[in-house]
Amino acid sequence: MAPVTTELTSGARSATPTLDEVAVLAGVSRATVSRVVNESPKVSPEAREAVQAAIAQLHYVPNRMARSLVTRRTDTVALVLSEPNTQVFSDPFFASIVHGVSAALADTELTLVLLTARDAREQQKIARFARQGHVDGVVLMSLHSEDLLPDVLSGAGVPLVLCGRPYDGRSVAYVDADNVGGARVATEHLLGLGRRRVATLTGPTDMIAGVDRYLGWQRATEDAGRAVDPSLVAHGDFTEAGGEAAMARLLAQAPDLDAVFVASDPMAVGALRALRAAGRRVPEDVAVVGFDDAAVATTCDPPLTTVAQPLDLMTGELVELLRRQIEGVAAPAETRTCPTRLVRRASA
Amino acid sequence: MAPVTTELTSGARSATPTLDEVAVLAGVSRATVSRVVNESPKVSPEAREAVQAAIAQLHYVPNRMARSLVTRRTDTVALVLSEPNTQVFSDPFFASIVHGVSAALADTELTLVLLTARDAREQQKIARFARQGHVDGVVLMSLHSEDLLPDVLSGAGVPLVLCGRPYDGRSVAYVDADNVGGARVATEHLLGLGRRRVATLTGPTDMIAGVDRYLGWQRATEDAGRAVDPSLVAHGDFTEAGGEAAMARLLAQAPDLDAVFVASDPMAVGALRALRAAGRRVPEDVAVVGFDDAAVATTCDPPLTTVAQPLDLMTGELVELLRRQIEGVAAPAETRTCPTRLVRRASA
DNA sequence: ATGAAAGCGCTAACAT
DNA sequence: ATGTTAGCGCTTTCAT
Repeated sequence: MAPVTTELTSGARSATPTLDEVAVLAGVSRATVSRVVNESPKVSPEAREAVQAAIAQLHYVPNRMARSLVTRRTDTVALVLSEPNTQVFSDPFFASIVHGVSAALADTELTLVLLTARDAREQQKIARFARQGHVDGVVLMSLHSEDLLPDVLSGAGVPLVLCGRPYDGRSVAYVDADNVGGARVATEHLLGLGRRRVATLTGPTDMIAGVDRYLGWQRATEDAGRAVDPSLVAHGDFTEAGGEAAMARLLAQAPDLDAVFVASDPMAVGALRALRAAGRRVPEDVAVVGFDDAAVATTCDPPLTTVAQPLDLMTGELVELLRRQIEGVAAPAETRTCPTRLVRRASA
Repeated sequence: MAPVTTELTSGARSATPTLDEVAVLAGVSRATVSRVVNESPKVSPEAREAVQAAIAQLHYVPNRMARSLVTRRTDTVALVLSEPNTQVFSDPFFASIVHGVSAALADTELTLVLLTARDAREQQKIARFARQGHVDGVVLMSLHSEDLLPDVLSGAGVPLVLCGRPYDGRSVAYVDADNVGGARVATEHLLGLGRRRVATLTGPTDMIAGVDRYLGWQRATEDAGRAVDPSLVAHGDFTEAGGEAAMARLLAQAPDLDAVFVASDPMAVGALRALRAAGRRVPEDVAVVGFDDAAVATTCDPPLTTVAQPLDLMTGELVELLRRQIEGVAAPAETRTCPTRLVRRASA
């Protein structure tokens, strides 16, 4: 409202100077100013200097809307978190991803914006936001299977990379940790320790990470010639409290278990507590391996043996794939599955 | 790259249809389509219907860059977190603010984007982003005193509201909890319990919330005619571990303390641990009141008496003040100090 | 109620 | 190396 009418007579400055004003002050044409701003080499030193002086004097800042309108780029990418649960925000894994993506983007001309979609309405808003050309691309953390955003976005032709393999087998670019492999290695490690009854404490079945980690345990178990005993499995929700409860159930189901692969480290911390409450020693009676989502491995007692995810690698790949898509040089639906590794600590 | 050349002959559709294409299909002028899109009442029902059909058929989505270029609005506001410490992201207080602001914006046409500035470079990037007109306004959480972003942004004329009172007395719109008042009430409560030696465990001195909460304790102490004994004060860093350590120091300094006001609830949880370790009973030996930043009051033992902040009110005011500034109808540097209240639980 | 026309500030051929 | 010109897709007077 209240438009500030500024007379552009000689010497007068508008609040938001334009290319033309810079051009006039520098005594060159708009095109030359544009070239200077965009660091074109085809500008004489004198012209460049005059323009830069004028820019400084006028506090000129290019209008990105105008630029985007013609270049078709915004130099902005979005990291969208599609998750109804509010407190995911304080999830350290999420925080790490944000940090990593943000760091990977720091040296580039790209700006990262964070968008959250807690319900269908916010998802629509974000879809519009992206489709209307506000961002060049999207990194999507969509954790649950029923999410529509991946479809909407990829359907609208918005460059898109998922963080985490999509639940269904849809054709879309994604980066994920090798959850199956990690769970398998963890289980094999436990078996290699000579443990006879290796249980698992899994994550929610509507999250692909939970499913994959269960799958890894299952395969390792089968490959070792052991039966996949349902009483060796209990479901948690990736939280510490959930892990504690699930561990208690597991002990009730299979009192003779002597090892457990826990599909996330907050759950493992809870499991440790339940084990202690039940009078089991770790690792003497029960060996424990967790999956490092929240980096709490060293803060618990005993320190947790975990499967580590290469977060830097993952966020780097995320950005890499997205940039390729934005440039238009990506193969369709490129994917990366990043290797995990076992970090041994006192618990196993 | 690889521009998709689409022939716009009859029946052909471009990937991203424009107003004109809709107009042609609907048999009206661009202006009419624009009116329909912007819900102008001055359109005949027939025209409106024809246009809507064409929009649906073409999957038309307005180009916001083009629109912004003329309207000077983006319908986007940023919540920027200016904080070098990465893990602030997993701070529940921050998460609550994000959630509240986002909720307050959900019923509006405004979209919220989250920006983080960990160092001077990222701050510059954000300043550019805002100045170039990517957002209509900014809510800034700038926690430390040496931050330059408030100056840069307000200096550039970007509508700005701070979450948290600025450290210096600069003239800028802000919303804050009544930290001084809350700390005072907490301390008075402790004194009212008949406690003789009411200590405080403060936050960092470069955060205004820390300073204010100390001030509240100090004033309540003075008003009660007690001396402000330095041995009754220890500095923490708002974290649980910091609180535990500081509480231990406090007990060493003033073994006779019988109450403590802790300037943040994660610190209070740590303090509880230190007290237990020292063999003090809560609240029999030492009464404890915390300040609710992270909503952990009920998860500790005993449940924490806390000063509660009205988060919904605060985030609502934040959005309200920002909108007013964007509309241009705000008084300069409006501020809101939101009332806090004491919530009694078993610890005091 | 509708259309024609004039930009918003910028980039990108195309001239020179 | 520099200027001229023609838009990018949209909103918004101003006529009609």
